[in-house]
Amino acid sequence: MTTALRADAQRNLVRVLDAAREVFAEQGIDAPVTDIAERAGVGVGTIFRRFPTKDDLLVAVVEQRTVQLIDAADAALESTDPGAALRSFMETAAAMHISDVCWCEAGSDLFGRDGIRELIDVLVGKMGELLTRAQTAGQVRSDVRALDIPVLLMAVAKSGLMLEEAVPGAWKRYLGIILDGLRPEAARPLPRRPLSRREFAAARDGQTA
Amino acid sequence: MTTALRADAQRNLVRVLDAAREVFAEQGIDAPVTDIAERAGVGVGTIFRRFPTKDDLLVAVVEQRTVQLIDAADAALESTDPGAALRSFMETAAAMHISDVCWCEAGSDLFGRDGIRELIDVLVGKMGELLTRAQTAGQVRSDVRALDIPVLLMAVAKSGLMLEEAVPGAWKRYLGIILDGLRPEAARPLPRRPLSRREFAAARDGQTA
DNA sequence: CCGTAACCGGAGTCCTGAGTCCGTTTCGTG
DNA sequence: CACGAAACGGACTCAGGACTCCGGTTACGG
Repeated sequence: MTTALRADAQRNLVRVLDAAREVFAEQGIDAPVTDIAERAGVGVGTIFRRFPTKDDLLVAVVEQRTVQLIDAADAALESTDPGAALRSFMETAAAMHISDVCWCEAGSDLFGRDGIRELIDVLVGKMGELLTRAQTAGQVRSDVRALDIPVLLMAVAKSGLMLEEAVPGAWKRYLGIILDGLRPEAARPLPRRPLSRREFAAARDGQTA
Repeated sequence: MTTALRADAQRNLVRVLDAAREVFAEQGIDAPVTDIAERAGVGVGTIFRRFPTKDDLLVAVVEQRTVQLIDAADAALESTDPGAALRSFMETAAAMHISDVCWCEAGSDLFGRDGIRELIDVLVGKMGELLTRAQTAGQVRSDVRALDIPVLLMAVAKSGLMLEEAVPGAWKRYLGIILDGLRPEAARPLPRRPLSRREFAAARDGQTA
């Protein structure tokens, strides 16, 4: 069992991943594998040899994107202004969401996968840190929780995507409204208790409880 | 050219529409037509005779749902408390969105269709009336516009749907945050000018400008 | 009660897209 | 350079789902 890939195989692997990232980002999860093969300048056989299933390819791509989001959170954690840090992270993250149709279409089938599940948890942890700091600085209402952040980002992204082609950047307006909804002085208590860790995990993994 | 349907045909038409509404609401736009035929207790031929295309069936179903939303808006317009009217309409409308996967998956391919486009305009008009009243009463910030309401509802619905199976009703929490974002005293001006009528129409109809 | 036109059901067709297979080509080592 | 192993490509197979077609059935006017 050799672990080193032949030079051409290595080259093609990179090409395939790049092409998959682009095509899935543009066309979404239902993009046909042949499109990816074509963009990579490769036969479909080459793709399926490395990724036995289209789904495996999707997992690889989504993993990459999750890591990018984690990096963005880390970058925001460098900031010394906690309120601005959270806001700028959410803007960056939303932009990343919007530029990746596939990410916005992903559900428990992907987010619950073995390699990804753990990355999501790391990401949510960083979001929680950003949030807590902003709350401690009195910049954000205290009744929101870390688990609310990914949901709100998805809300901006999924609705923003409907407009994006016709009105690029429109999502920033709606992120603005949501950020205003996170201000410290709440008009009235939120109508539902926060998501528990268990509930979030169930949604992420596609279970019913 | 007879306009009156035979009795059994009429009966089946109703069954088909009911089944389609249910199946599309549960499974979304990609539900196979055979599922609808089965639920209606009818052969697929019977469906395609009345609706030459699955798409035609979808249009009929989405039209119905749009009318229901218009009715909900009308009901809210009866209220004497403008702020509560807008809030309760948004809650009702969001619940209707959430209970209909197909509606949440619909895009310009459906919303831009001839019969539906006009209904959407009527609906947005009513939303505008609810909003204006709430703004006049000083209950809602003045820089939001009628066209923002459907977008925000879609934001709640699309993100809420991700959670709905595992955590029913979670969407209410996020609607709450958004409603707080609509309070009169804005923290900072919204980062993007409102959607123009032209921009909204382009997004609704799937054009690029 | 009969005749016929409208209607019904679902097996069959066609198409799209995932995943396989194998003859051909390329890499890299002796 | 030669040769075996690894990798390649894309025609092929297979499954699922939209839509068709026609032999059988049902409604309803006379």
